[in-house]
Amino acid sequence: MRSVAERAGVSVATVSRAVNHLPTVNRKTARRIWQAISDLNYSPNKHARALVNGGSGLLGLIVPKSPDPFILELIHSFEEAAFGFGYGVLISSVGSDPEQISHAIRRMVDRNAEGLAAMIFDGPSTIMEELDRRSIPYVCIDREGRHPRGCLLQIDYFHGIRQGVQHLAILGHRRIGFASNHTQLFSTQSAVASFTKALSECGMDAQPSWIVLNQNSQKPETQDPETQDPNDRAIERLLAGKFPPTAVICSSASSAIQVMSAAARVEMKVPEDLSVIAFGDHLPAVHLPLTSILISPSEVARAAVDAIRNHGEAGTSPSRRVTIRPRLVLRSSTGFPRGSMKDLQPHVDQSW
Amino acid sequence: MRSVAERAGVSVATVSRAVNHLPTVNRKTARRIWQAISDLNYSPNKHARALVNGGSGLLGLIVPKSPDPFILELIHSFEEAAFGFGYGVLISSVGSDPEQISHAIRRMVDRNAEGLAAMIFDGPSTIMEELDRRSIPYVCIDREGRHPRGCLLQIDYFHGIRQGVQHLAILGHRRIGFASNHTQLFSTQSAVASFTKALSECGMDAQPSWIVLNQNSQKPETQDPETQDPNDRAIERLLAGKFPPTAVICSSASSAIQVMSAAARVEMKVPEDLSVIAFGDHLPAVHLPLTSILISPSEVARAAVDAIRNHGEAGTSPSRRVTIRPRLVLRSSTGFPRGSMKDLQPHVDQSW
DNA sequence: GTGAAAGCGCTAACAC
DNA sequence: GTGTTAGCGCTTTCAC
Repeated sequence: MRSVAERAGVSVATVSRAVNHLPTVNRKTARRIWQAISDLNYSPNKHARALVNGGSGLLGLIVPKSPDPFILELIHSFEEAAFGFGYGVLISSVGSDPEQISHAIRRMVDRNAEGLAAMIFDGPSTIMEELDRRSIPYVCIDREGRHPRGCLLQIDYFHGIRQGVQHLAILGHRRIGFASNHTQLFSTQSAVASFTKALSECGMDAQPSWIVLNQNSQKPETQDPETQDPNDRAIERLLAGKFPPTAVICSSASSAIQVMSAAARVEMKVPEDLSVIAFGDHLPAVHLPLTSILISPSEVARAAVDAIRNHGEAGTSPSRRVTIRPRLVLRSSTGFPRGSMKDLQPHVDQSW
Repeated sequence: MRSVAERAGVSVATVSRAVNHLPTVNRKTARRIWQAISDLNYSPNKHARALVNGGSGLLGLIVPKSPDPFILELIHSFEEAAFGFGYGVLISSVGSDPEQISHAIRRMVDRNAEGLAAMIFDGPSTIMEELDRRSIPYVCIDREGRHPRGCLLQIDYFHGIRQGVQHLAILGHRRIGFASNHTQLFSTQSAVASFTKALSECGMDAQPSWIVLNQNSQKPETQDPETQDPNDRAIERLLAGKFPPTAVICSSASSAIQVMSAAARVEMKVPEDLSVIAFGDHLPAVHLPLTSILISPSEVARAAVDAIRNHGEAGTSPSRRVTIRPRLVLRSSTGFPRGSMKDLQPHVDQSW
């Protein structure tokens, strides 16, 4: 910086003003300074800057250690949004061990992150307390409770599930089931509650035997695909039973895959014999192609960055909760139930 | 820090020494200081530290903006390895636009990253020059050339492809094809060359008509699954021809999916009528389940972090190239060709 | 073994 | 409109 000052024949203070675009700099001087800057390929030292005016220009992003492409897109969108406001992104991916999460938070706080986004769906509730203790704006996803310094991003599961149920109802389905193999991407109880509520809205009752929940929830990465999962058997029994559902809503893409392979084993075709909707959109869903209820990663990412930015801003009193609405994307795993309007085909969304 | 010093009844200099574990600190004094530190929940300001001794404790990680779960695992492993050495990770995900990449690099250099890992497979070659210009240790993946400051991580495609070819040869396949739909995950020419070489090692000749390369390479995220891809038609024609291959090696999981759906359309069963091997391991591969040639993301990540760390170390003259060997993981998309040893089944690797 | 003081690169308050 | 100066939190000589 000093060399820039010398080269432009001014003092470092003026250089600082020019760099920060303060209006109190003479046009000609400014031009000389910028010339010197580019000549010397100078760029200001962020650390010195951070030291003097507090902020580091860094945002922390904590994501679950999970093979879900949703996370990948979230990372990308977050970084993009953060960069748009001049922030850098410090990343950390964690398992569900509370201590690990706590460490990750501490590392980011230690690096003077100006905000933290904890995009972990299934982590322990202690995160929030941890975050509240530190004085740093933060945003959490898919959590309950009231929190002084944080903003909550809530997924409107009901909205999403309802879209799925209504789509099926309109197609003519009256026997709709629900399957979940793990609680990874959202709390299963919330989804089930939404499911029964949406069902009753459409004048249907949830049949308990059509709701297949896996108790021994396993993470996909530790799940051996060759092993016969007990959940698989349960689904197979349900479909092979004498009064099977004609459609199933699944809590995740991997759950949907389970259902579809169970269907294949009992000689049911999708969507002719069984319509399947997945909540969430892992890569396989695009290829299968699976009708899904999606949470937009970029929407989540932008909301997160916005929430962090709004936190500190004087004058604004931002709502401490932001609701994200999943949307239904029609692909070709849903159709009319057997026997009704065979020749009609539902509209398939080509825009995705 | 000053308050810690006061509380411990020493000067800031001594606190600094204690924090940095310098041996010239009295045991008792040190204990008092650490006590004060934990009482006050003090942690040193990284920026001040970075300001005075140059290093920032930050590593930059640049990844392609791509929905590939490989990248996700790479990010996780990189962060883990970096954290193991006390580094924080600055992330940026970029498209293939050279300018965007150049910006990302600049941002990280501006933040005083102590090293940079550019984990982009298909980016422009200008990255290397860009990186060479800045004086910062870096590591690039899957690239050619000699570079003063950088380390190259090379994927041994030949090793991987050879394993696939040999596996097929041992099963009894003599008519082996190759398909690629895009060059995203590795340079197609290198793969094709490896393919023909491995084939001739096994005493087979590469039949040009069995090598299907898509010229109009499209990124998966922009590819509409409903559209009939010209590549799809080419594969279909190949399989429906009078002299089809009995096995196909695909340059990516998505290419393998193309091949498998083409096979389904011409009523060929996998693996009975057609064995399929994918290079790379997108999520679908685990579910299908697809025999694949894998690059271990954690191996790549660790190699990258090691390369960066070794760069500066005095006394060591680290090799400027590290070779990563893909390994073959057997799942159930490969089998004996029709008519030979029908009743035998290949061993399927359950350990994955 | 410990303290005082200089200085890392920058910004902001204050003079001119 | 621009220069001077103090100080952000830390490390590191150099005395003691």
